[in-house]
Amino acid sequence: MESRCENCIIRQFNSLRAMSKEELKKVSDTKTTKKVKKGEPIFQEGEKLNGVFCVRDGVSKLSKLSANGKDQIVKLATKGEVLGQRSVIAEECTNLSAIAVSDMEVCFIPKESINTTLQKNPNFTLEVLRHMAHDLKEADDVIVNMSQKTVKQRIAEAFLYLKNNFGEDDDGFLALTLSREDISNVVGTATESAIRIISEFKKKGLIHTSGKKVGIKNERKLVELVEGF
Amino acid sequence: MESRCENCIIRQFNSLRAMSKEELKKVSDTKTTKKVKKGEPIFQEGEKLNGVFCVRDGVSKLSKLSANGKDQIVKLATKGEVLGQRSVIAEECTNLSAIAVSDMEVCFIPKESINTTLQKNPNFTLEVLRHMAHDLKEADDVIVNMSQKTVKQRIAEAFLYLKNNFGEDDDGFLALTLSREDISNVVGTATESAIRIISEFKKKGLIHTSGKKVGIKNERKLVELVEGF
DNA sequence: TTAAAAATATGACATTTATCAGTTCTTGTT
DNA sequence: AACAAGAACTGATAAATGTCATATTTTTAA
Repeated sequence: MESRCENCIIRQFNSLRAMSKEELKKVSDTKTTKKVKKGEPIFQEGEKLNGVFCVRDGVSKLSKLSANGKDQIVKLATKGEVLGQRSVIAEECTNLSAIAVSDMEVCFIPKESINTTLQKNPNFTLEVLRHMAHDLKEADDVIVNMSQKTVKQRIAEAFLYLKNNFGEDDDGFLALTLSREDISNVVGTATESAIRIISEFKKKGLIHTSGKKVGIKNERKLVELVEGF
Repeated sequence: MESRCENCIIRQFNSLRAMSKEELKKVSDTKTTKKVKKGEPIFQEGEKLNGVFCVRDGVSKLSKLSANGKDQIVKLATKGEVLGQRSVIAEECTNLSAIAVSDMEVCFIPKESINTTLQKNPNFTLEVLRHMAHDLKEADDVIVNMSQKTVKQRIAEAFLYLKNNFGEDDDGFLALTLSREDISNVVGTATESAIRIISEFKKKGLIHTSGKKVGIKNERKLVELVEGF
C-alpha cells in the first residue's frame, strides 16, 4: 500500500527525510492518517499534543486568540509541513490552534517516535533545528511587517504571498481562497478595513474578484505598494 | 584563570551546558572575550557570522531595519543568551542587528566549535532546539501583541516586561534604562507617540520618571491596561 | 426552491496614531 | 561654566484604522 511513510513523497519536504529506513518504518507503523474537513480543527490552542501532524494535502491556518477576542493567524501551513513540532519538542501545551482552511489529509505521528529519533539521530535533530531556525526568521519578518507596514501594504503582501506559495487556478484566481475574515486575521486588522482595502485594490485595477475569490491583476504595482512606492 | 568556559556560570543558562567537558575545553581554547560599549554594534543585519556570541554581561537589542527606515527591536538579550545562533545553524547571513544597550562583555565562539558539536552531540543539538522552540513561541506572542494590542497596551506591557526581566534599582526605577526611541522601537510606534503615552502614564500615576529613567508606580493598573480593563 | 443565516460590502463617525514644527531639557565636551 | 548636540517633550493637524449600523450578496440547509 502506498500510504507507508517510506514511500511518501511529502516526506522529502520536511525533516522526516533525515530519518533512517528503520526509523521511518517505526513511524509508519504507529502513524494514523486522518481527513479533516475545511473549517475543522486539527488541534486547539492550549491542548497537550501527543504527537505531530504531517500535512499530506490541504492547508491549515495556525492562529492564536488575542485578549480582544480576535484570532491572529501566524502562519499558513501546507503540504509537507509538520504541525505541533514546537510544542512536542518543548514539552509544552501548544500555543496555537490549527484549523483546516481547505479539506485536508494529515498523518498523526505519536510523539514517542519523534522523541526517540531526536535522542538517537543527530541528523534528524539538526534537520528539525534548521527548519525551526527558518521558522524563527520568518516570524521575525512578520513582527517587522506587522509593526512597520500599513494595513494596505500588509494586505498587498498577503496576496503576493498567497500567489507565490499556493499559486493560481486556471482562471487566474489565487488557488487558496481565504474568507475576508481570514485575510483580516492574517494581516491583523478589522474585517471591515480589509474589505474596504480589497475594494480599493479592485477599483485601482490591482486585483479582480469573484465572490470571495481574488486574482492578481497588476503584480508590479502591488510590489511597489508593499515597498512603499 | 576564571575565564575558562568550563568554569563559567553563565553557561548554566544556555545550551552550552549540554556540552561535554572536552567540547567545552575546545570551545574555551578558541573563544575570545570582548567588551562592547553601550551603543556599539556586536554585529549588523546582513553580515555573515563566523560564530556566535555568548552574553556574559550587559544587554543587547536585536533589531531589524524596516523599509521605512525605522528599526524594529525584536528581542532584548541579556546575560546567558547566545546571539547569532539562528544564522549560524541555518548557514545564512544574520537577519538582525545586535547593538549593546548597556556596556557589555561577550564571548565570541567560532562556528566550527558549534557545528562539530551539533554533529556529534545529540544532547547539545536537542538543547539548542529546545531554546529555539522557546524563542519561536515568544516570537508568536510578539506577533499577536503587535497586531492586536494598542500602542498604549504595548508600552504598558513593555514596562512590565522590563521589570520582570531586568528588575529595579534601589530607587525603584527599572534597572534597564532605554531611550524613548528604543522604547518606541520595541513597541513599533513613532517616538513622539511613545513619549506622549509615557507622559500620560505619568499623569495618571501609573509610573514615575526621572530623566530617561522610568519606575513602575501602579503595577496592577498597568496589568489591567494590558489586558483591556 | 426558498427562507434563513452568514459573509461581503458600504457609509458615517470616533478613535488612534503619525507627522511636522518648534520648545525645553540633558548631557557631554572643551 | 558655557555651549553645542542630542534627547525629550508639546501642540496642531493630518492620516490611518476601528466601530457601529445597515444594506446587499452569497451560501447553507430545510
